[in-house]
Order: sequence, then C-alpha cells, then structure tokens
Amino acid sequence: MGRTRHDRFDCSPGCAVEATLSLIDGKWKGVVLYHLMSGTLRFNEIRRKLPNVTQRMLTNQLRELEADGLITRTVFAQVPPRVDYDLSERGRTLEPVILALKNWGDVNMPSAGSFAA
Amino acid sequence: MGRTRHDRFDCSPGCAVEATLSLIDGKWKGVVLYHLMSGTLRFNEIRRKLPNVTQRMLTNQLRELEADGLITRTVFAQVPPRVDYDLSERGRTLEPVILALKNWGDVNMPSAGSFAA
DNA sequence: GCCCATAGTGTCGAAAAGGATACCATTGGA
DNA sequence: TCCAATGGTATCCTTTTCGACACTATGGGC
Repeated sequence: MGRTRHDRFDCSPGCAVEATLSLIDGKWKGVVLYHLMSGTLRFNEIRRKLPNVTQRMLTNQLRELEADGLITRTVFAQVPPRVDYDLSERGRTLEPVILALKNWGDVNMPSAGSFAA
Repeated sequence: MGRTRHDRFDCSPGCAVEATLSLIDGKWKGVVLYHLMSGTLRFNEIRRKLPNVTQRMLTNQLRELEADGLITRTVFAQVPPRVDYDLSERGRTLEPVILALKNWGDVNMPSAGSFAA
C-alpha cells in the first residue's frame, strides 16, 4: 500500500479531491495510467516510455496501482516471463481525470509539451 | 517551492499529467484549491474548512501554491492582520481538473462522501 | 556452460515531506 | 498592563518517498 497522506476523506466537500489524488500522486503513476489508457502494455514497454525510471520504482508504483484496483496485472506462465498491465474497469473511470490533467499540463506548463510517443 | 518529483516534463506525452500533478499533489493543496473555487477566503477561513491541518502545514502549502502562480495572496495593512487568498487567473484554469478529481472521488471512494460545508 | 530475454526482489541510504511545539508581531479595547 | 484577534515563523524531529546497486528466477539457444 502506498503513501497515505490522509487517514480519512469524509471530512468536508473537498476531501474527495484529496482522496482521488492519493491514488494517483505517486511519482510515475500519472504517466503510467496515461499510457495504459491506450491499451495493454508489458512491464518493459511501460518502462521504455518512462525516461529515467528505475525498475524498482516502476515495480513499486505498478504494485500500488494494482492494490488500489486501478490496474490489472496478468502473469503468463512462460519463459521469458511475461506480465501484462491494463487499466481495470475502475481505472477506466479515471480517464476524464487523467485527460483533464494532461490537457492542463499541455496548455499551461511550458516544458511539458506534447511529443509524439 | 514544493516537492519536485520530476526535474523536467518534456519527455513523453504523459509528462504533462505528471507536470500538472506536481503542482497540486501536496497534502491539502487539492482541498484548498477546491474551496478557493467558490471565492476569496482568509487564512483562518481556509483553516477551519480543513480538519486537523496545522498552521505550519497550511502556511507552507499556501506559499507553494502562490509560488507556482495558482493562487494570489493579498495582505491588508491592518490589525488584526488580514490576508486574503484567491485563485489566480492561472489557478482558475485548473477548475475542470479539480472538479474531475472531486467527481471521481465522490463516486468511487466510499469514505469521501460529499458533505455540506 | 554461458548468455539472453523478461520481470522482478533485497538492502540500505539520501532526500523530501510532514508535524509538533513554542514563540512572534501588530494594534485596539478593557 | 493584559488580552484579544489575525497570520504567521523558528526549530527540531519523525515519517515517507525515492534511488542506487546488486542479485534472482526461469527456460531456450548456441
């Protein structure tokens, strides 16, 4: 389980904002969720899309996303090992959120320009 | 300046997501921005809307939000001291993001129900 | 036997975030 | 003089996050 910045989110109307943020604010989670929006990806496929991420950190973030029910992790019985990651049903409901974040960043953060992937 | 989880956000299409998150992911920032959406608030007004926040932490988060250009801080020459906080023009452009986060939390996080403020 | 591919795990340390507590500054009113 | 209001600041500590580095497991091909 990842970071718990708040213990509870039932305190005031704005808490839902914090509740949602607590699920997606780990380093790399936002960009991972964004890439999974376009379909299934394997561990190394995700990794190659993220500059400078360490294996350790990517594994950790993926495990947290899985634990929070946002992604699914499918292990194949084969060698070399194969693990597929997808957005879960629940994760799919986050698409408007992720797109809102991306749109804002594209427009308002000068160094976050949208490049071809 | 708050936490800098990434140094740069020009690496791939999903970076804009992380760029935006880096501005709003401090503890309390989401809920602060949400409450400022409905208008000017003074320090203690904000504080009273946030359960369990310490003065120290609230001041710190407000200063970061200000430094990132998301809110404005207006100091009045009076006693007792009066400081007003508002969303900046730039901060206002975040409203769709904050609302998307809140909507998702209201629907998907059982303990983040929407209470009357 | 060695190397490759894939997807990790273990361990420890550095850095950052968050928190507790006490204290501060100003004027105005009693 | 003391207390109230407001919005902080200083200091130190605790907790969490992130990163570096090394190592692991499996089968297949040469």
